[in-house]
Amino acid sequence: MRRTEDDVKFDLQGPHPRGDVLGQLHRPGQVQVHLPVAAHEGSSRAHGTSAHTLPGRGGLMPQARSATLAIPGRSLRMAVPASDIRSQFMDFFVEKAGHTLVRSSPVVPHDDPTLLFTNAGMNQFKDVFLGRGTRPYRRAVDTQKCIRAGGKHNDLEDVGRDTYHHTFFEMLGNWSFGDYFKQEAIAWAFELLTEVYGMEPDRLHATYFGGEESMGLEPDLEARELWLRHLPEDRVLPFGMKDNFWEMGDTGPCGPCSELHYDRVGNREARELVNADDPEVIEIWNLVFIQYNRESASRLVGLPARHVDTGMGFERLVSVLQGKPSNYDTDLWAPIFESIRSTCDAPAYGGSMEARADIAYRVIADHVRCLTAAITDGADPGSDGRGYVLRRILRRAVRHGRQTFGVTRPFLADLVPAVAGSLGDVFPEFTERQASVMDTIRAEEEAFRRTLDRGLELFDEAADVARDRQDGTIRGEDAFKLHDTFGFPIDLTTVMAEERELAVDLGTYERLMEQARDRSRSRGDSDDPVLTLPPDQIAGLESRGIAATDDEAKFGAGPEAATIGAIWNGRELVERADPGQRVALILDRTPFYAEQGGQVGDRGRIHPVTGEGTDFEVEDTRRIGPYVLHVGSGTGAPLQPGEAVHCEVDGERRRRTRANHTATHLLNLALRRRTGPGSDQRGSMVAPERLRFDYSAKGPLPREDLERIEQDVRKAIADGLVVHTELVPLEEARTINTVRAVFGEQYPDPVRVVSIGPGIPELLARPSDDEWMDRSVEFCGGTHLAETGEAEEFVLLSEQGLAAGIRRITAVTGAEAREARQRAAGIGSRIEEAGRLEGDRLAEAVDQLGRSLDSEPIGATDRDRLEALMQPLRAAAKAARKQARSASAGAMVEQARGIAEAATGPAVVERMDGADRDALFAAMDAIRGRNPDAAVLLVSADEEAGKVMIVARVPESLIDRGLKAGDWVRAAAEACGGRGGGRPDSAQAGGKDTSRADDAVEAARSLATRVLETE
RNA sequence: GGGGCGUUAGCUCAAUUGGGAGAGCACUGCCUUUGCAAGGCAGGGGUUACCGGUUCGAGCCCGGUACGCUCCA
Repeated sequence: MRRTEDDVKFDLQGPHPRGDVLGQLHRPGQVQVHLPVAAHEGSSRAHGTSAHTLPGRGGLMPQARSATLAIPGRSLRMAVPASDIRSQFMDFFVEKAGHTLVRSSPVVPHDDPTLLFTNAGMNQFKDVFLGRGTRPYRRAVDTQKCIRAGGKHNDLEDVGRDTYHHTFFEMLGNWSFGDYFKQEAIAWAFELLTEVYGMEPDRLHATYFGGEESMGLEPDLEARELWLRHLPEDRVLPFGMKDNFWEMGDTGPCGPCSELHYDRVGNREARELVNADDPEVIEIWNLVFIQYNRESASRLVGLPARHVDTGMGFERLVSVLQGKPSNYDTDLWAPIFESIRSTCDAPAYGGSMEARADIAYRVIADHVRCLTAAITDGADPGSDGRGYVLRRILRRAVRHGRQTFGVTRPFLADLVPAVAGSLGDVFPEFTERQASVMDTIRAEEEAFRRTLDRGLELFDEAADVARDRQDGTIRGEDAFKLHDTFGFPIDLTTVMAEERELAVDLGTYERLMEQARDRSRSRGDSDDPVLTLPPDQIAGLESRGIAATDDEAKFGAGPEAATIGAIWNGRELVERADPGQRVALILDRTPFYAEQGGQVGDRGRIHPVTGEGTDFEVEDTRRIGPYVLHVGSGTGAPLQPGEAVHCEVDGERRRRTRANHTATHLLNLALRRRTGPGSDQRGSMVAPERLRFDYSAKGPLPREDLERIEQDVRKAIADGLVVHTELVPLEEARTINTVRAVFGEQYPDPVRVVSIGPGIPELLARPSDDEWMDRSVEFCGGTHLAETGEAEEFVLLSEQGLAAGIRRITAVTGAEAREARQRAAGIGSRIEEAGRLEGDRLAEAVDQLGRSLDSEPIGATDRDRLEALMQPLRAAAKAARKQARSASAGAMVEQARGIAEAATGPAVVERMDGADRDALFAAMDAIRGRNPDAAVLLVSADEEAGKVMIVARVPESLIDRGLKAGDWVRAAAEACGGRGGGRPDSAQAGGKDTSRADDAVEAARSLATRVLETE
């Protein structure tokens, strides 16, 4: 429906009746407005209060409401608040086209290790497009939180310099999973933009895929025809692979896409500017039509189930609809800018692309949004991976605040409430976790300040060096060290140098950076290739009709018959596995548990049902996509695909793993009892020999808590509670009030519920009963004991910090736990015995006990207790050692006095056995005190150690006469099989032959005599 | 995953080519001083992160481990 006849332009004077006009005037005193009457009429039927609206939003279609306020017969395009634009999108697809409103997935993709951050709307539906997962709906609409920083899509460097790059943004999308296709997608897109949002159709351009002969791809004429129903021929334009063909990867689902571009200027011929990087003609919506599966570089196959995947950048859409030249000029940013202004005491935002202050505004606002989103969803700034990306983002923001606005105290955290305020109604988690997000950001700002301070010292030194040199240039080596060791970005170094009117040797810096990159690249060894399966191989297996591995039998773990489907050697799929060759077997079904949810993969044996002598030893089991890889090697005859085999899981290993997994659940519950809801599980590792449990916490657990937690778990084991497992529909399972799902984790539906104690029907009958709060109920796909008593014993080995805010507990069960307690008891009685010793023997025993306590695995609470017992012993040992030393030194000094009395001549050389080095020096000082002008050399033989120690000092006057201490001790040492040296005034040496200690004395005397008499 | 740097007294940090582990602050005692961030003298406090190696001798050199910082992917 065209509606141009309704458009009227008029001057608007004075405040607008709604009072919340956000629009920017195109010309002073004039606002360009038009009213989509048709949209109003169309939507007034379709919209009403809806259960599908986003949390916190009630009414719908405020634009339609505002339209009724407009003067009849005139159109009015006013600045609609961003939140209305968002909900109009949702409502349109929910009401008009029966879509299900889906929540944004977390911005940290916990279930996709290949992805640093969620960077597109399709991420959460990837499994559907790959054919591995399903959803209970076929049409979906959402706004997805996205971060593009640090990964393949990296917009970090562009933020602030232009009007439209963001590290964090929202992507609006509507989705069809094997349901509607191009016709509906295109019609709705056009209708929404022009009739609901009221864009002028004259400003819209559509692109479609123009085909690619070399790839055997036809032009997407279907899309072209559909667009021609809405737009004239000169604004429906073909483009090539780069712009209009979408692929997920080298293989997999793909298809042509069709984009809508908007001309911000209007009333002109703009087709030449489409896809030409013109800031006035911009892509606003991308509609992807997934209709092929790419099996190889040259082979495309049509998909039976065709999907639609669309994405519209929300911030950009808002800028268009609010008539703003920049995304940052919209009401999405205004509250954040205001918060920056007041927090940093900054001048008002001016919107300039060049002014440093305005760039800083944009960078800080963007980055604090990104940090808030990422930290809310469970990421933390750190030193690798996505944590490192966040750290860099935070530092950039802090730096802009410091350099541009002169803010030296932590300030970023104080901006978080503004972000939560502007987005908290769409993403309630922003508000819920605001306090802890602020804590995290503030702590990281503090840490950065410390790093800066350390780096500043080095910078000052480097600047001094630069000034001393003629050219006033900071050396590239210094700039590199600042960057590499202190994390000073090069642009910071440059700015600081400029402030001091110095330059930086960037050439050398770049060269060193390149060398550093090479160094860290060259050593990179890849993962074990047999343990993983590249996506193209998965596609290859699927196209060959190899069925997904059925691993239902894994919970039974009994022996199973199966058939080999394929054999993977790390490079290619092969037709036989020779003895000794390390390969992965893919079976049609398996009792082996593949590594998942922190529980390690099974080991065991696989052998042919018929043939004897072939024994395939499984060393690890992994799940890659739909397949389970049994990695290992065989002896005897080769194995081939199609062969019938017998699978035997290593039962003892599995039994110990089950005990540790059940204990992990008990530990989780005990921890929550002790620390309250503040400690979220952040990961776990369950192996046969031990278990690890990571959780978020402010600080270390006090010893009493640790003891209490250990006791709780032991009690649960002693109680012999039954462990129940059952598949339950996800929605129903979530209602059980004790369930603590791992933060940000996506769960399958139905989900497997593991309950220790109460039966699952009992839980579901009264899901909100408070009694369950004190029971362990978790969503878990792992293997468990039938009854907690089988774990036998439980010992907490350690509790330690892993990263800021994250702590790790390690523990053991069964035999390992019993052994740990026995070891602790053993050390305990040794400590008791040591308490009765004295002197050297006490010191010796304390040393040994200290080493035992450090190295032997014993329980954390036992360790604490034993350390406390050790404390007085350590003190006693130290005192004994010290007393022995000073007694020895005292005796030596006594003896030395006698020597000093008897000394004649300029050089004193004596033997004093039984002295350690300190005593020897004390003796020497005693002699020198009486004879200040004499040179002294002392020899001490230690029969026990088989060593001779020689020390000497020579006064200035005798050095002048040619007696150098270094030469002197060397002569003495060589006489008893050793070497030595030192300064002319002071030297030490040692010999190895104690029986020749007297020879050393002789040698020293004769050298002294010779040197001093030849004068 | 790989590289660089670091770890010394309770705290902040020194320690020339490998040659007797230090300073300031804090602590204890005494003296001086009527008071507040005062002064003087004396003293206590160290497994130089841990394990191993080289050496006559290691805080320092080499290898490994732990922890922290940092860069690259």
